[in-house]
Amino acid sequence: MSIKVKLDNGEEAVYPEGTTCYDLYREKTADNKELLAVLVDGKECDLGQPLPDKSSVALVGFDTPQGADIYRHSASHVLAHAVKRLYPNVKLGIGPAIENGFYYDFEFEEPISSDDLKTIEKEMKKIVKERNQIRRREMSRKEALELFEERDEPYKVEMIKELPEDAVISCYEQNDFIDLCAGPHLPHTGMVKAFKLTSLAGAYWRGSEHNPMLQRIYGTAFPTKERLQHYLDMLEEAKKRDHRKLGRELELFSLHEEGPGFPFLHNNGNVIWQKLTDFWREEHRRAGYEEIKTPLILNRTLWEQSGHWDHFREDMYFTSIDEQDYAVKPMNCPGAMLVYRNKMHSYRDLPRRIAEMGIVHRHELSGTLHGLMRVRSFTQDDAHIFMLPDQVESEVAGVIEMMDLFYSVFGFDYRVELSTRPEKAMGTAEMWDKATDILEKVLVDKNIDYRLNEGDGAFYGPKIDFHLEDCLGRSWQCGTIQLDFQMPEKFDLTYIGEDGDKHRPVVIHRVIYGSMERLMALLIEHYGGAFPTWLAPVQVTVIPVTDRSHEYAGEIYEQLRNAGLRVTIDQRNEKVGYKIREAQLKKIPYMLVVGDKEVESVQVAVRHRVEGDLGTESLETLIDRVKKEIREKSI
RNA sequence: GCCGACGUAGCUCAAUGGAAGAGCAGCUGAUUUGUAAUCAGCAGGUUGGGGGUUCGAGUCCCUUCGUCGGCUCCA
Repeated sequence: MSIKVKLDNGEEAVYPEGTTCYDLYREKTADNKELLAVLVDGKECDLGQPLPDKSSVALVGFDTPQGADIYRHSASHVLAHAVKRLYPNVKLGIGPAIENGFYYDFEFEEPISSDDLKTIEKEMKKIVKERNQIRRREMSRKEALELFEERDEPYKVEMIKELPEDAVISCYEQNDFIDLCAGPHLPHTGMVKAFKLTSLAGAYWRGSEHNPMLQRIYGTAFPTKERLQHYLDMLEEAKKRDHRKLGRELELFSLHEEGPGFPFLHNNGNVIWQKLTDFWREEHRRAGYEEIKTPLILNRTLWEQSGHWDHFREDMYFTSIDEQDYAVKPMNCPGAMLVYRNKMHSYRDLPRRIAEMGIVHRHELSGTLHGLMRVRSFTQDDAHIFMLPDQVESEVAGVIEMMDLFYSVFGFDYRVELSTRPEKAMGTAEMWDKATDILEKVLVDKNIDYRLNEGDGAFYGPKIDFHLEDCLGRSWQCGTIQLDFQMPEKFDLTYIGEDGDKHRPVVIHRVIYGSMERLMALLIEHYGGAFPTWLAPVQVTVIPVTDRSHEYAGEIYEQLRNAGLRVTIDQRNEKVGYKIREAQLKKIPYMLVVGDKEVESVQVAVRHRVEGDLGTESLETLIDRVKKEIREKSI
């Protein structure tokens, strides 16, 4: 008798009856060293079990979608195993695979420090050497509870109790270690070839600050030492793009103890800022926006009316003027509401798109501050669109298109999220559902992939968020479109409809850059400090070879300035190589070397920061080239 | 805010509890230089702040501020 199985490459294979998963696995690993696991009908098979007839079998390598996760998940078990051996009384939390690695949460009797990671790594290596078979065990809820109660694992017990009624409860066992886990896993611990524990951090149990804080050990694992090293090298390389480092080196901005979370923008950074806002104004004008500016400090009554007093107070700064309470604005919306309400509106006036580069202050928790990415004072490229209910879809769609236009110019990849009603929310469930449905419909109609973020909306409405990644792959929210049926009520906003009656407009709040500060940080990291010419603080630098050519170099410099370019001249008493090195480090796009030859031929020798020596050409040609690059915003 | 770590010259980093140093940057001078670092000299510090232990503290302890990595939160 024989059985038929279908392999994931479409092949059908015939095996003698009684062939086990492990037999199949061994046969396949003979010609595929990186093979990690065998899945039968989408589930990991118990290795000793015979293959069922007519099953479909998937061979999982490290580079398949599940592969890395299985591999790193097993690595996290090896970590937990090692920790349990070294600290028998440690309580286990959870230990999943994550992008590029894994972590495991523990409650230690005495907190460990990062020095202890080395000892733990050593113990992990032992466990790998032991090649412990990893076995799956399914059990009843009662058995599982008894097992983990006996082993004194309160967090595991809590998890089991909260598993759904019909859940299959499985554990994975390797030697003297056992963990509650859905799996799947590698066949044995010896397969975890190359790993490294990378950091130690605190993490609240189940992510809630009301729960105890556990210690989380982060690590990463790869199938070979080379790939691990390659990854670690990449991380090192990525750190060179860190905007905090480049911001200092390129004199873009600075941060000071005197104002934690309140960044200082220097001239170079400010040039970039100005160019970003110029571009922004031009596109908003084109898209039919008006632009306003509202005060930083406004009376308490306004914040009570807007709901911020009740919903956002802990994040706000306060002051008092003439014995009255005032607040520094944490958002621009109430100001925009007052502007709208300042006159009567006809339905013919709508949509009214009111933009504002608004500076807001928020008292963020000290531990969350992060360079320019997360600050306490930032400028939002805000806009509020006041519209008729039936204009919502097209306006949201218009904003999404604008979002894509801006991000494309910078060459950003982005991820979209839809966030729904939070716990602390204003308004009825019906209103929320209606608003959420509209946003969802636009995303679906535009065929945009998005992730649902339950309960993550603003207190006044659901939102679509746009996320960008920093140099280390951490994701930051930039653009957001927030639908709001609340503010119009709170501020009693109206328009006169076709029927001559007063009606309620709908409002969307939206930002595209998000905050200028965060955008700057992301751009710095995205370009590694080498800004495209249209944004570069200095676009061209003139490098005279000797002081014989200073006069000619000075003329070149003046002509470039007159052409509207941002240009410097390096007349220091240094060698050409030295000046070029410095210009390269400053990441100036164009270097013009002028010596006796150029004076003679009335030309410039052009060097590009990436392409190197481009040879000589006339200044006019060079200016045309640079201007074209600026006009086209070439990356 | 919470957990862990770290704060020494503008920057990157040294210094068993026993005389605060180096490289780069800066300044001065020499050198007139051709596509990523010319040479020499000079100057640069209440070792984040405050308190304590000690004959003696950059080093050990407490406290405070800031920064970093996370958690939570969020543009």
